[in-house]
Amino acid sequence: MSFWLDIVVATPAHSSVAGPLTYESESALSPGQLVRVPLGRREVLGVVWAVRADAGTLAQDKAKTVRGVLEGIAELSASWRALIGFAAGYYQRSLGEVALAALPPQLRELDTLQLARRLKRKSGDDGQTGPAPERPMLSQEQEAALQGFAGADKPALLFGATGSGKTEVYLRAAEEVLQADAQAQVLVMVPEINLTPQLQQRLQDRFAHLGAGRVVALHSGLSPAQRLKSWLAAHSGQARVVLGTRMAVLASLPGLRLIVVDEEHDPSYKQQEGARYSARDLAIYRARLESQRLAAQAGAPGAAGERSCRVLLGSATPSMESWQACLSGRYLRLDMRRRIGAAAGDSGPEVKLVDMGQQPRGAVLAPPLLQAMAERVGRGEQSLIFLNRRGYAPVLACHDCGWKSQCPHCSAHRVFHKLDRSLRCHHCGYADPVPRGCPDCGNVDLAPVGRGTEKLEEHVQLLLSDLRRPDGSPLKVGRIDADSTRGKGELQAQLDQVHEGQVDVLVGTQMITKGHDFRNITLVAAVNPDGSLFSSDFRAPERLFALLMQAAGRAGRKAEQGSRSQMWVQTFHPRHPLFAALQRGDYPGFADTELQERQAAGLPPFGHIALLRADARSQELAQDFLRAAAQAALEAGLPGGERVSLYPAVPLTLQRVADVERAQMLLESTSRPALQQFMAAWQPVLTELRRQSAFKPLIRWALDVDPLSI
DNA sequence: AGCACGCCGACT
DNA sequence: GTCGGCGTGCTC
Repeated sequence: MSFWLDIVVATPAHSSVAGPLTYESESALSPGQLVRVPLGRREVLGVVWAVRADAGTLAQDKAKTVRGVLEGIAELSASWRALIGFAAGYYQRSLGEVALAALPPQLRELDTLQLARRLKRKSGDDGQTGPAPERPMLSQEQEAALQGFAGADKPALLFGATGSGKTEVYLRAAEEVLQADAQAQVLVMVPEINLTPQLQQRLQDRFAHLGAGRVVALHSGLSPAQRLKSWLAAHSGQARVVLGTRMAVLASLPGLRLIVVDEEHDPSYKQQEGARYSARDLAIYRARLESQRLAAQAGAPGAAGERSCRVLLGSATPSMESWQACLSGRYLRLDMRRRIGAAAGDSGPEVKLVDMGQQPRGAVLAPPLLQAMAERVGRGEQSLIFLNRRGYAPVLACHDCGWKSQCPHCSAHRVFHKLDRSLRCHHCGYADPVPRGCPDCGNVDLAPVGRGTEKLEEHVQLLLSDLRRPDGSPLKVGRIDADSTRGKGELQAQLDQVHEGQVDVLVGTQMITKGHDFRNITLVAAVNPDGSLFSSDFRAPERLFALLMQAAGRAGRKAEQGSRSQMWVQTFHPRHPLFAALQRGDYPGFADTELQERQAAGLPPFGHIALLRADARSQELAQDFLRAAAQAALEAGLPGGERVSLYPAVPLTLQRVADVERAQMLLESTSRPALQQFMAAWQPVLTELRRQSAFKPLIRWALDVDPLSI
């Protein structure tokens, strides 16, 4: 007796073998089991997707036999498979790609024997529980938010200012869920790994009483062995709390009852290659799936309606998508506007706009700002200067002949790094020493144009060099960016220096605006944020607002300092509505204006968009492919096509990276289902088109559903 | 995506 | 004569 199975394996994104493959098995297996199967000349990991009656259209003798089962790992649940199926369909990727990407990489390498050995080495769960942890008192706002969340039956958005205590609300919500049900699991997502150490510690402390190994981390920074261990703990239900980055949304969590998405507006939740999913959006979908399953389990509808999976999004500057969902009533909004311990009416740092048109020409830092910084130094307080551009100068130029430090492989300039006297491309990494003279005309006077954090650091050092700290020692300027923190642990070491008060003025990129809680900083300045004011990227204003808000949040988190902290913004457009809203601390006002513009332009969250992207050695070929794709869609009369607009093929803003020419075509529709239907039908047409000899040299193509920028 | 096979140039 | 360059094609 043999059985036929549909098994999902890591098939490539665009090929004729995108779906599950049919295998034969000696024993009865069930959906969700992990197996090892032959594929070509290799043996690969697969997930049993369905049991079938026969080999179907496949000639029986072509089916190969399942080589082994990964014993000791429970089946992946139906709702996990449903989630993977949805993600693959929605983001237009193969099932295999999404399913296998959701499993720890080591699972692919280990054979059944090695895995059995690994599983035997069970982690040290002694089953011991401890006393309940100590918890801080809740503010009135926190209390109200928790009550609101408990009473709602839809996703909630915690709209909370920096320092208002969002984390404590997450912790309490998690506590409640974990207490109510001994099998319950909570997933807490954060945008980046460098934010996790503090939060992980807090989670561990709070849930230490549940026993060892109950809180695990899941992100790409873990070693393969650690990642496997965390994943298995989550899958077995042993881990009750999983703290992770976007990849964690696809982890197997059989007891999932709560998903927290911290800083839900953060762009890192959108995967930028491979399966380009949004972890925030999948979290919403996943919670709905789990709730449906729980409701079905409970039997009669309404009988045990208490059992569901909830989502709690949190942000001080929510995404337009989530904000609009609150306005339309799809999500519940929970407001926490006040910093913990702050007096009524204290809305955080005072925002000061500096009109750079009124300052001395060419001034990097406006005199009043310098004056304010000097005062802080005198009082022993710290300042933070934010500039989103690392290196010394973004361009090196020859004023005689017009030569510029163009990257030979990208349509971008190479950045001048003075510390190691190099020219470096921030896109492809191409670097070499600064030439002695102009490569074109020999002029030895090459001039840096514009400024980055290195130059700003030098500049601040020079301008404030006469200043002394209260104890008479000289002033110290620090710099934190991707260059100064290359080595492991360097970021933490530098942050520690700031915390210990060894640095008076800290210069840095957006790295320093995220999460770190600097107690003694009472002044934050954004030196040159104008760039994104008139950007062609429709999400640029939203991002700038979030970035400046976040930066402002670094100032005076200590409540008693909040009232005398300042956020300085240097701009040539002081009357821009974005800055006015920032000054009022008025996110809702900003969002209203922004949403009106989006609606008028048919952009998300009102219209739905996707991109067809193509990479080739020549821009012409990339665009030709896109145009042929549009033409083929038109000729085939694809379903949904009448409700989808296709825009002309255009080069990306950054047209060439590492000698690869990039082009894209925008798809837009007022109907999400129509857009979905259209793309699904287009997929095989595109695969076919790619096989034509004219498009053989194409490097790759991909669909990006719900892209962050266009 | 891997991983073959396959058909042309410089080495022991 | 072979080692190896990466073009082409297949994977139940």
